[in-house]
Amino acid sequence: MDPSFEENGLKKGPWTPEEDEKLIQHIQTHGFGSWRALPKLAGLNRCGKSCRLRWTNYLRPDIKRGKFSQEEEQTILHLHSILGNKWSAIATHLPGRTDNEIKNFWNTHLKKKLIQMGFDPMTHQPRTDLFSSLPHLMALASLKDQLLRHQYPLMDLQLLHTLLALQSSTNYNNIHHNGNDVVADHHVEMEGPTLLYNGQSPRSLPTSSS
DNA sequence: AACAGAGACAACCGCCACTTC
DNA sequence: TGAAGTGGCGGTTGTCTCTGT
Repeated sequence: MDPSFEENGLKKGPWTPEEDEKLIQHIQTHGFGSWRALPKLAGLNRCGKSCRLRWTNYLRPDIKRGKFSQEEEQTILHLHSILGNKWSAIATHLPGRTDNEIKNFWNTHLKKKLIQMGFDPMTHQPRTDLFSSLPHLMALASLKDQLLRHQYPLMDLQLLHTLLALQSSTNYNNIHHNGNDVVADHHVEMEGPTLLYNGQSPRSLPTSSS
């Protein structure tokens, strides 16, 4: 049994250019009717749901394709902090972008970025669990410790700048060794998402457009 | 050159809300 | 009033491409 066909004989999986052309032609000629009835009328061996999804997420003429701009990224972050995973609601504020596209962009880029910066991607608040940041903190503490012990008398200013930027991008503003322990004091002044939304790009982390 | 793993994104699935009868 | 049909939404999976070994 070909896995690209359902038990009822309808095709599933990636669309071919020929199928796309049939769908576009049908909609341009007849407009929208019942999605359920459309496949038969258009000569497509697909279910109506599959046709609707293909049109709304890919074939619609007003869809904007390509990378998300910095402005779009900021808009998504802002709206997500207010609306949560309401992708269709977020999409209404981004002309030409589909909810599916925004959802994918969030899951593959923005969520990871927030986590890397020490923010909880669901609440947009700084993460308070030390263990989630521990590897990052260990590395920072080790680097800072070595610098403070003057192992680099001709300290590279660029390196120092990077260290400070890294430290300030975490939730902890004072990372140091205390005997064998790593101590990280929480940065209590950092308020929620303002770091992200005040128009400044995150320090020390590359943006998606770079 | 071949393979494995990771990343990106298109597509599917299941559920829910709304409409119609 | 409730059952059936339909469309829309969000979560998840599948597939393709890229990159490193």
